[in-house]
Amino acid sequence: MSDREDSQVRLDAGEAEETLGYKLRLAQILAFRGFEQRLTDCGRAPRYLGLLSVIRAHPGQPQSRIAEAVALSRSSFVTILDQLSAEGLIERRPSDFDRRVNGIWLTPQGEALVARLMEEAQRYEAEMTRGMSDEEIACGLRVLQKLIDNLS
Amino acid sequence: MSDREDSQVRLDAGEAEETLGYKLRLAQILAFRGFEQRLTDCGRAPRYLGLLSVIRAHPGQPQSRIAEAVALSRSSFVTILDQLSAEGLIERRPSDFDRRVNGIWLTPQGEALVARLMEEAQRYEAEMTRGMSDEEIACGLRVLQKLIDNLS
DNA sequence: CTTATTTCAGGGCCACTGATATTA
DNA sequence: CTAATATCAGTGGCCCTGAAATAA
Repeated sequence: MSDREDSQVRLDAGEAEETLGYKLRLAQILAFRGFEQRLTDCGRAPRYLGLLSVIRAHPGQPQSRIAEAVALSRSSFVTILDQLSAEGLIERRPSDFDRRVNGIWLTPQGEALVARLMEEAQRYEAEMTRGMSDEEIACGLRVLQKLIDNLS
Repeated sequence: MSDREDSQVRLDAGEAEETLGYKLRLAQILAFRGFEQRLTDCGRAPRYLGLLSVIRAHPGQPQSRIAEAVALSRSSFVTILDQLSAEGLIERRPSDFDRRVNGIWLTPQGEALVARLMEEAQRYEAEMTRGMSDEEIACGLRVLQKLIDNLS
């Protein structure tokens, strides 16, 4: 029975099953979806938590640099900042040194929400990595970082 | 100078930098984008290579099972199959056993294109993993698989 | 004048929800 | 009658390209 095609487990991807590309995509879709689904009452912050975390770590940086950090085009980024701004999480402040640029800052509300969501994220991370050793997790992080470096 | 904020490197994500969730997303976006950009003349196949690889490994399975394997809803899947079918890569054949279900098969053209793209994917994979040991890559695959299992 | 930053207009793609037809 | 499979209609989100405005 164990080789019946109609068993319960997810169908594998054959040859692609051994590639990082395939697993990367599937893992990311599942991870992102699961995280958002448990936080339906927080507006757009869960979706853009990574971005908000960049802003938090580098307050006052120009839009373009932050967009680049999360691999978004500058123009796409405008709309996203409009939304986050409308929700009171971030604000644009014109730079004193170069009047073309807007520095991006978290508002106090943004700071508070990001802090709370980062705690959620740590809990979620613990669920995702259930059954993995610390070495394994560290290795996973290292591999992903090297992928990012090689692809940048 | 090395601690200036306006250096050339990608801004880090602060606290989120240590999470699999953040790196997973960034790596996946970069990987997917890069792969598609080098294959602009192959229609939708590069985007759906993972899916096509599932079909290839499990010819004749019903739509719903394949959709599930790549974490898509059944109804979203209809449109995608319409497109792949219009490009002559797959075909639906009614099942002999259950007239509700369509079995999905690669056409000969689909088979040929998927074979070619899988070679491309292996080359791309080699570029992405440049500078990593075999152990590291294997560990990355294992971590991603465990993430997928935990999130399913 | 050329370059850099942000913004805007328009469009394309993608995947979803919910309802429907068909069959088991 | 109830459940499962595929489909369809309608919707909304996301991100891009290319052009414009402002400033260095």
